[in-house]
Amino acid sequence: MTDQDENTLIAQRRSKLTTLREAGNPFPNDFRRNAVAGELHAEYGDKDNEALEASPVRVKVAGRLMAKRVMGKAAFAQLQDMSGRIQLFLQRDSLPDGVYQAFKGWDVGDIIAAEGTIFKTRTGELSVRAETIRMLTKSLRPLPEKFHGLADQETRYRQRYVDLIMNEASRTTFRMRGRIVQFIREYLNKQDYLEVETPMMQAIPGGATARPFTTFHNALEMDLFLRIAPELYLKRLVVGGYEKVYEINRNFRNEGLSTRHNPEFTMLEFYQAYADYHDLMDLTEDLLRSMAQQLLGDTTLEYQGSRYDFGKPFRRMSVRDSILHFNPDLSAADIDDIEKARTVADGLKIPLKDSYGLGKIQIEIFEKTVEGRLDDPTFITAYPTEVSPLARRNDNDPFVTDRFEFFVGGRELANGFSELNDSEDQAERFRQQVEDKDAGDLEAMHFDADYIRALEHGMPPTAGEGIGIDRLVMLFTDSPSIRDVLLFPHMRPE
RNA sequence: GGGCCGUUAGCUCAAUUGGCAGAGCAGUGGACUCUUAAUCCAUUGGUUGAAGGUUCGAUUCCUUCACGGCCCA
Repeated sequence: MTDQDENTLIAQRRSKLTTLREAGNPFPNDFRRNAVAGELHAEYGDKDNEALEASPVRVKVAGRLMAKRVMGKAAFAQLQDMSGRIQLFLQRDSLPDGVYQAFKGWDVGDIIAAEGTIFKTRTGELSVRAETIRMLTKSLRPLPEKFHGLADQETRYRQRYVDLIMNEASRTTFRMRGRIVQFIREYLNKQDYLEVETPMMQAIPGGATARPFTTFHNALEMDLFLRIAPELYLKRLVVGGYEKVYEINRNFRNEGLSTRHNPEFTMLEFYQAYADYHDLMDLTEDLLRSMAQQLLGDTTLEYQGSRYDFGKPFRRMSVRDSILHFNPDLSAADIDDIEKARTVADGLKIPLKDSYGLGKIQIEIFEKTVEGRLDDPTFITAYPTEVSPLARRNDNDPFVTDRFEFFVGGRELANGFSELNDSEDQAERFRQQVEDKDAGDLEAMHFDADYIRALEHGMPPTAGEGIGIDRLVMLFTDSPSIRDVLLFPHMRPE
């Protein structure tokens, strides 16, 4: 912060602070409140003034001064705390000498405390008739204009504290984010899942195809990678005997920013032994349905003008079928043969590499022509083995895996599969990934020998899944950008 | 990375063909003992994102850059 954003408004407040300093410590921390606005409204909002005056209730409240309406010898003020707002009614002659005069010099934005009794004004607004008020923290910077609030997107992201002070919608979004995460924890804990934490700094970044951030450990003199996924560690825990585990934490991927991508994002990953991908689709469906019901009070939710129904069974369709469904001009023969599939991809102006096999080409066609059109909640299944190096092959068709991704509103929200627990197949898949990496694929996986060693001890048949928390929160809060659901989204320096 | 749009007072926004940079809120001073964006009177406040160019004169036109938004890859 430079001196350049100092201005006369700040200077005036600084000078007020100086005056406060001369009168004593202007940052006291000896006030203890015994009520918050939301509880007062909940408890006394229904009562009329006669009832309130008949048995006076004394309260101590504190918060940010958000509005000040002075009318001669009486004034109203709005106090905002974590639970909402409560009005204060101040009368010069009901306050200690000089206090009212001091109050008139306080600014919107100051943190103040008040003690008094609850009553209702003539217009019926629940208020505190203040008998004492105190300044707890002087605010030096003016808040945005009271009516329009803070509208500038950039400032809302860069100075989230101002956004949170000014915008109730923003406060609601992040409260909902907390409730969603809490709901997931309760849901999984109830089913005997164990919450665990696995390394965020990894010697071998694994569990996804993505470019990692690198860092350096001085004492060990070695490169480390911020994890792109916790997957391989969580499955080591399944080998170890924790048959139901989950982790909710940050992943880091060194790629571009968009309304759907932030370099660090939050992922739920969970693994369950003696289950397959069908079980997880069922679980996902139930989880989202009950989450919507409990947190939104409805199994239908609105996102950016469209309605999505989580109440009815989610559609399930294979990658191959979905391509044919959304491309009626294509026949099975067009996408089952690599040369023909290449021709189709060329026609769609999809850039292909020579190394791409049929599975990769199919996925490119899928992403280009299908993904964005999967509006209603849909599970897409049977992903090609070529693009699913950690997933179990389908027993009847080894070209594909027992894997699904979940889409709603054209966006991928989850990815799950029956886990590959054949260590020899896994080793072979890693070798293929290393070949791709050597051929220049920056996102291809490393060979993780310790993970193979773990599998060689035997991992029970298992299914696992990842759910993108940020995108889920976007959906549940009708937020158009991932930045709206990240308290401090990544921004270029000012 | 490409295209389009934006950046003006602390905030929200105006500014005619290129001709004195404005309003509301906030602030400051005053009036006012039930307000709700309180009201009324008066009033302060600007490196128009940055640098350069064209011009007698640039918020306005041109170039480059920075940051952001939306769309595309």
